[in-house]
Amino acid sequence: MDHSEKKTQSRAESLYIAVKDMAISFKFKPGERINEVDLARRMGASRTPLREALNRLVAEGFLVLKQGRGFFCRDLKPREMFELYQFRAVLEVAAVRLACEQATEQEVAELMQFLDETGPDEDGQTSEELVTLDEYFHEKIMALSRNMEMSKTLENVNARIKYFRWVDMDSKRKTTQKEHRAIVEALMARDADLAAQRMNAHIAKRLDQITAAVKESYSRIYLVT
Amino acid sequence: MDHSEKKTQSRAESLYIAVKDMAISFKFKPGERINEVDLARRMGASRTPLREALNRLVAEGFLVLKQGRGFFCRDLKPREMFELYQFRAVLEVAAVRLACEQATEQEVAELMQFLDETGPDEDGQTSEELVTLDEYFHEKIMALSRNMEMSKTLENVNARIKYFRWVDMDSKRKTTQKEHRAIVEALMARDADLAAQRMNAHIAKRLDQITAAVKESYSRIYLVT
DNA sequence: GAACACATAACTGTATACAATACTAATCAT
DNA sequence: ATGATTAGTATTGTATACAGTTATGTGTTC
Repeated sequence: MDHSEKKTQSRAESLYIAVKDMAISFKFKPGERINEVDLARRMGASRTPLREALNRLVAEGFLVLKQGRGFFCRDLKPREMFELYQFRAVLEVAAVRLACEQATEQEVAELMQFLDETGPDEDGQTSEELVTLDEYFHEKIMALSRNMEMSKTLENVNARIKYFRWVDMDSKRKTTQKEHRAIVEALMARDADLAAQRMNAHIAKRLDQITAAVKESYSRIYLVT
Repeated sequence: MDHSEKKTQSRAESLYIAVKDMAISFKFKPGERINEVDLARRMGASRTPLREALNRLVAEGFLVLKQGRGFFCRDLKPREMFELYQFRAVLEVAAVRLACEQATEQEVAELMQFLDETGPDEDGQTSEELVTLDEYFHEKIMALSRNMEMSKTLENVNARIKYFRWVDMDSKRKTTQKEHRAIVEALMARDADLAAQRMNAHIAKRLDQITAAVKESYSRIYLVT
């Protein structure tokens, strides 16, 4: 019973995935120019499919294309990160409101169960793993809103602030979990206003720490391991 | 004193603009396959820059890329249009809330003046022109929110539902204008809740007419002029 | 007449070659 | 030294060629 359609993805597609990953984790430094021949050789492909992948990443905001000068990594500016964070809050607040109308009892129960299983007890996890867990929760909420378009956009926004979210994730585990719980409880009660308010507080809490977090991100990026 | 930097845009860039325009106005039929050699010849370019433009349009949701089968026009399904419309409402409601905090007195005054100048008197305009005017108003509001990321996304969402918005724009001019006015008045009073509520009502009004409007869009698309 | 198989044509995906532009560095003038 | 100028190099942007896949049409069988 194997429905895994292997699809034999094209070179351009796998390049897209790989390079996107590099962009997310700032393997390219902010503002850095990307040498096509170099990167193509390292990825074991030709420039044509690579450039197609790079173009997609430009459209998604991971890279910038400057006329005649090639592709560059996006900047890491506090202002942009602030806007993305604000955007994220807007999307998630809207999502949890819609989820209050759309989600089935079972789905909400499953979400609560997920929180139980990943409780605050086991905190031997890396910052990366915590972000992944956190992202999973938020994307699950978004899925309950039944709006694919908003889902896709949130996924993109999250990817663009992912690196940056690593920073302040340590040590916040227990609070996060508690807040997630409170959100799902409001969701269970179908109290859209309460859920929205809690979600907003949960995300907006960090808005004013952004400048500091961006600075810390820089050190992570330029620190040679 | 001519600061117009002509930038001599690349072939890929101009192709992107031209093909995007075609996609917005459904010059490609929903689900239709796009023949690269054909289109490249018609646009007077080679396939390489064309494919780069097409890849960007895939990332932006105007086209779909199917493995080994090429590029296709996006579908025009009621469900997707509904989601985009819902998304638009979310973005604009958030924008008007932020605008209440961020906009200067002068900016709000200018917006009101814009409404005065394009008043309900001159209704000898085409449906297209009305949509453009309507879009301008809404994008102006978004600009006042001071969030470029949300702005860009709204622009994308608007472009994808633009064709579809033509449909019910006729004859609604006076109501639209009145509602826009009411929104700006709430904005002037810095009443975020009222502004948000009015904006939401203004957009959500049409959510239930979408299936009908999509049907009408089909007839527009397939009607040979 | 319908369904299948096969051959042919058309088209996509990728590599490579070339032209135009931007960058680098060395030279010269101040 | 410092700044401008220019020759040379590296790199991007585009065209073209080719390989592999998908679509098409014909013929054959039932």
